[in-house]
Amino acid sequence: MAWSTSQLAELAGTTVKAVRHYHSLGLLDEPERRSNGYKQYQVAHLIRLLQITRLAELGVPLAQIATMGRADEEPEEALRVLDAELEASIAKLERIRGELALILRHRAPADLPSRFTSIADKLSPTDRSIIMLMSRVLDDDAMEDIRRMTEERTAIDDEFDAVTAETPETRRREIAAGLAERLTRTTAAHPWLGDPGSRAPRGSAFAERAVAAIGELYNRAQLEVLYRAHLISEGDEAKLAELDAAIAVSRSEHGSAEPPSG
Amino acid sequence: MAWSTSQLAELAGTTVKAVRHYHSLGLLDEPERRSNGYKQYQVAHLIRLLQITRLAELGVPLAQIATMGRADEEPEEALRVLDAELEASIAKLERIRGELALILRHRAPADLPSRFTSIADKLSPTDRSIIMLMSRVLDDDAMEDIRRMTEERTAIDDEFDAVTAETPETRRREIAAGLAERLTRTTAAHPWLGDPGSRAPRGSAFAERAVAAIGELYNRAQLEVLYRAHLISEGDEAKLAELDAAIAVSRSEHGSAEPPSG
DNA sequence: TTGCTCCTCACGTCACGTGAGGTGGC
DNA sequence: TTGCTCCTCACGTCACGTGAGGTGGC
Repeated sequence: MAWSTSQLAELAGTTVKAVRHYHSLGLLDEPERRSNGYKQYQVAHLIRLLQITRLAELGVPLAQIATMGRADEEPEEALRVLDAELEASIAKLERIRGELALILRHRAPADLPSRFTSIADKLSPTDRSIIMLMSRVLDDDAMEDIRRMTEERTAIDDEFDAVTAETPETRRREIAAGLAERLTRTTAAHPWLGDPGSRAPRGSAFAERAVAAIGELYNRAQLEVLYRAHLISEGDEAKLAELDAAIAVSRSEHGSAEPPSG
Repeated sequence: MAWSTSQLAELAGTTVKAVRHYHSLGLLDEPERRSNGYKQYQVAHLIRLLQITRLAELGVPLAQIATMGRADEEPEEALRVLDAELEASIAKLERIRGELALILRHRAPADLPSRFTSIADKLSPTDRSIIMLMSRVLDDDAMEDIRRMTEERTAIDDEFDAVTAETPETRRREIAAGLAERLTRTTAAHPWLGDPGSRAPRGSAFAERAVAAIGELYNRAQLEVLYRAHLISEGDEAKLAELDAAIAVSRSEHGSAEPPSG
């Protein structure tokens, strides 16, 4: 009328290793042994083991099963806490499933913030990087503005993406003009674009450094185009003249344009 | 235009230790260092870190994030597998919540199989132990039969629970008669009670040993009463006479009854 | 000088699982 | 003798967290 460790484990629907683990934690008493050292479990051990596995299945931590002691009365409060944790876990998993469903439906990259999943096919890799970065420093409303702006992506964006060191100066100026025109419109519609720090819950210093860091995602020619677009939009004729002069000098020296400083 | 480890971690919504962990796994390249050994992270590191944390949040194991490589295209299949796992996890957690709700509603002990939660207040500690044990060796239908039998608990059960070595012989016989009467009825209604091995999905040997082990949960006086009830129910006059003789001998020797052998 | 930040080990957490290496039972 | 079971360490898993002990920056 005694069971071996493996028989006990099978009866309780668990494993030999789990039983030994409960012994090592002091959750389950070790039984008498036969002369050869084999353990001999009695009914009381099985009942206790079933208590342990049941509570463990419900999600009670083993340490808590130990402190709950061997009293038959379970602290109701502990179960309520457990239930609240389960509720939170389920909510979290369901939120994740919702995001996965969106990603799968749009065949979108998984790393994009979910707000942008549905327009993932309109985004260049650089766009995606910028969005990932900005979503960490700007607030929700700002990101919603950015999403709407991104949706209006037009041919000029593709042209800008294609700009390299080989793009001729006249082409660069055309693209800069196109971008400047849109920049003027969007800045009017969303004034915070001129002061991104104002939309940064984590602090404006963080946001401004992050915005500045976007520069690293573009090549020198693209930065020149962006800078020119910025100056055109601001109507800064003096800086535009400086830029032209710098380009002229640089071209005569290396045959390529220097990036704007600052 | 570079971030420290803690700045990078804050930007990505994670911890310094997690960032270092990703370095140690080779998930995230280590950046250049300043002359004092401090790490200097660039935008590319932040973007990569954001990819890692996003995928990790979705539940992708870090090892898989590594093999998915740094390609922008996520293997759709992996995400479908993930979704199926999440679905299974949610189903499991909801099942557990259902059981917790029952336990809390009936203020029942958590270790009882959920089928018995609603009648927990009718069960003695020994009943609970027997139910926990039997639910591991008998099939679903058998346990449902047991539940119905348990619901019909009457005064005779309380009387039986109270039997000890001090219970006089005449009282024991009364209780045995009462139990025998019911035993006859329930065995007629549920013939498998005469052959529990037939309802044991895990094998009849397991079930029969478990049923036999129930004996350990009763005291000697109770075992005598149960044995007598069994003999009465079976109409085994010869064994009843043997039992009476054994009790007479035992009483003249120690003043208490021996338990039945076998 | 003080408090704060950064660095690198080394070990801990949680609930076991996976061998390694050896012995007993039939 | 062979295959199966049982035993006890010791270490591994997973995704980091927690110190310990030391240095740099202002």
